[in-house]
Amino acid sequence: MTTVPEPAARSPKAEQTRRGITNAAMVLFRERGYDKTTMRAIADEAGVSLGNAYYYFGGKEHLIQAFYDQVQVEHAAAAEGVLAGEKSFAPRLHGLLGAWVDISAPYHEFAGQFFKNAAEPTSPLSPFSPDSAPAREASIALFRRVVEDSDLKLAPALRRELPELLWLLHMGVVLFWVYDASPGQRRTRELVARAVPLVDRLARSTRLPVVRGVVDDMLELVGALRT
Amino acid sequence: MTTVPEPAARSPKAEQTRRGITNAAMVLFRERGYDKTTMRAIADEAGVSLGNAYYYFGGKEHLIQAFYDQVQVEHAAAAEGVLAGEKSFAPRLHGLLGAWVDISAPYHEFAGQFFKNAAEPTSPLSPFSPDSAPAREASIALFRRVVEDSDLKLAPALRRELPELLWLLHMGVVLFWVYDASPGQRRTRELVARAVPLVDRLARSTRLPVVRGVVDDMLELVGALRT
DNA sequence: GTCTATAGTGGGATAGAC
DNA sequence: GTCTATCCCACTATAGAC
Repeated sequence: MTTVPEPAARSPKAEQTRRGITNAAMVLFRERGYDKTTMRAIADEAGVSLGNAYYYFGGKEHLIQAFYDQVQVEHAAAAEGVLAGEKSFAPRLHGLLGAWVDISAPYHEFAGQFFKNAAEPTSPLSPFSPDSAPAREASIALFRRVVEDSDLKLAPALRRELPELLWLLHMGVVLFWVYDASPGQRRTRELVARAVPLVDRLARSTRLPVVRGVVDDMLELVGALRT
Repeated sequence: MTTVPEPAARSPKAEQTRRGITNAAMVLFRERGYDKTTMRAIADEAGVSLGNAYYYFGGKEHLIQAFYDQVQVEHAAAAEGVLAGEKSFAPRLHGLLGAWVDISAPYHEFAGQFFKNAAEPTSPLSPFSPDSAPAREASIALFRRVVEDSDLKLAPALRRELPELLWLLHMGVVLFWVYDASPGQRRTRELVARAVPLVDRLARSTRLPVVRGVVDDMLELVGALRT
């Protein structure tokens, strides 16, 4: 759910115009939803011509980037607070996943409207797309910090893969969140609250011989699929 | 990826018109892909007016139903062959999941184009939507047969939930498949080939105390989320 | 390089006559 | 149930002002 920022604008004036357009888009998206916000209305709200809006943004969906960027920046900031004091793995993971749900809550209603754009495999907005690589790496880095500075003792092979696996878990939570119609996304919070101890338990039991076989299989699986 | 058929038409004439439109849509979707097929072209190909096409189908995405129905019927038929002779759990599961990949292979390229419509939470095409309930149940029933007539010995609680969990696994495979750009969906087949023994191993190890704790947590999780 | 104004195309969706 | 006519809007094109 995160992507690359647009290339830096040349002049400060251009930067201001660009900001005006993204701001207008964010306001209108929240006011009327994605589908009912027209490019004309965005241009009007920003006080620029329609053509100018298209000069800065290739299309309507490019404006979704602004939302992604905002969420990602807030998530990274929130991560600081969470990861600074806590050393136990479970609370660290719960803090990071929960922070995302908190941050994204205001956008839940209209996020579903443009989720389909990100879902299209060929879309640059897909979290798996090359365009999203930098933001994806940044997000994975947060999960790497969750693992590395925690009290978890793991086999090196698993320790290497775990951050990416946790990011995949995060994507799963996002998917669930999009479909979650419960008030305040209660069910997503419950999912997080229950999934974290489960992951913690699984991760800690990897030293047992029985479990280790399963874990090795899983690592082989993800390794094979990455090729 | 499956949904409910449209309500039965009244007259035979209407039924014929409807068929003509769905046929035209299927032909053009495969020829040019979903996005490049216009409703006008579909109406032309079917020999009806644009307005008439909309009289029968609420929108372009409603025509995707025809594709879903086709795949589901083929999958159910293929399941017969797979489940008839085999009694071991792993080959049964592998057979069912593999059959879906085989059947869907011809549609892979253009399936990605309209996947986004199914991904939208409010869409009736979503596999989790109420509209999809009958087809979803039919699909889960296939996985129930995979479990019930197999050699698996399981705790009753798990045995009750496993079919739905396997259907979720199936949805995961579908999701992976949509994003899989490898030739012949090689990676999806590899995912299936490696995930099945893993699931088999996990299911069979549920008698061990360590694993049982994890399984109980998982069952509690899905139970809590269903509410 | 930044921006406006205007005109136009294409295609999804609808209204209303028959 | 079927058509024709129309609307709406994303998006493009262009010509030119600063």
